[in-house]
Amino acid sequence: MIKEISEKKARLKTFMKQKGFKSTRQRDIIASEFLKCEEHITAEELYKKVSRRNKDIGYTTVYRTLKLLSESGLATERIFADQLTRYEPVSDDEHHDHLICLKCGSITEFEDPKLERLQEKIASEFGFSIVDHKMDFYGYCRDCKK
Amino acid sequence: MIKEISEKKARLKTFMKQKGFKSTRQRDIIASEFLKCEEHITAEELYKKVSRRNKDIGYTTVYRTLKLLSESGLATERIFADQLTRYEPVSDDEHHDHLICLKCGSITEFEDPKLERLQEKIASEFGFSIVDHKMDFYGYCRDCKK
DNA sequence: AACTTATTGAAAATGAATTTCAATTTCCTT
DNA sequence: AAGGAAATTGAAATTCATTTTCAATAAGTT
Repeated sequence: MIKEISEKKARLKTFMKQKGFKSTRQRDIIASEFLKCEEHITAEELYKKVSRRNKDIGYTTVYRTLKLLSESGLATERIFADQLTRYEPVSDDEHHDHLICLKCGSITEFEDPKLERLQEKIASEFGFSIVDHKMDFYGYCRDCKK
Repeated sequence: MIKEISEKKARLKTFMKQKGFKSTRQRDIIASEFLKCEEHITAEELYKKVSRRNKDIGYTTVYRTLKLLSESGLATERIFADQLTRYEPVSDDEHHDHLICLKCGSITEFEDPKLERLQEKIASEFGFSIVDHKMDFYGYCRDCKK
């Protein structure tokens, strides 16, 4: 179970050592900031957060660190309907499914074991083996429905 | 039941008249070519098909006609993992679900009533009302699994 | 400390999507 | 059928996120 940020950062450090990447102040700051926020964040948004306190860190480094986090398995990239790439910290209980409100833009994650099972069943009917999946609902959330 | 291309084209004509759009030779050619191919096509791909026989039709017009078809409800835009916008003719039995092969790139559509029902059920648990949904499986198809 | 290699960040490049604009075409009115 | 307002066209330019380049800097090894 990887729950703690410090644990994730340790995992990142291990990954970097394995791959011969160097650990730097910038990467440390960016990774911390990213792992702190449990939302779907764009490179742009993370850059703004990071640069608030660290004006010397450039957008490119944030972008590259997000790629690094993805490669190390600590983040996943997702593209929603607005064409922007968002990054999300990976948790053990993986959420792949989203309710996206067309009015307020809120993204709610959910997971449903029944859905997962049904997905596997459908895929196997087509002789298809699933590596990953995306399931996004677009509509109106409880508050915006009114 | 809208099955025939001619029926769809009639629908487009009605839509255009309603909206005050003009029907042109270019739009007619592009729409015909689009409705013919029952696949997920990018603006670029459609442009190539169209310009093979009609060298005077530009990319921009193809792009704009696809937007028009989307607005009129005859096409839907979809973005898959490769970040490209693809267009798909809308049929009555709407397919929203895809099996995307990571090796050969083939896109297989499917529909499952059980899945649809489960989706509605899950959404309602969150007080969410669905307008549209995307369900994409990424993995390996029967042929590429080997 | 010296050295090899990776990293940084500004700027440039890329590439798809979108807009601009002058020339052309459509289609409504007479 | 001709005139004229308004939409359309297509090449080129623009936008905007993403990605690459490159010279300067920093990390980590010996």
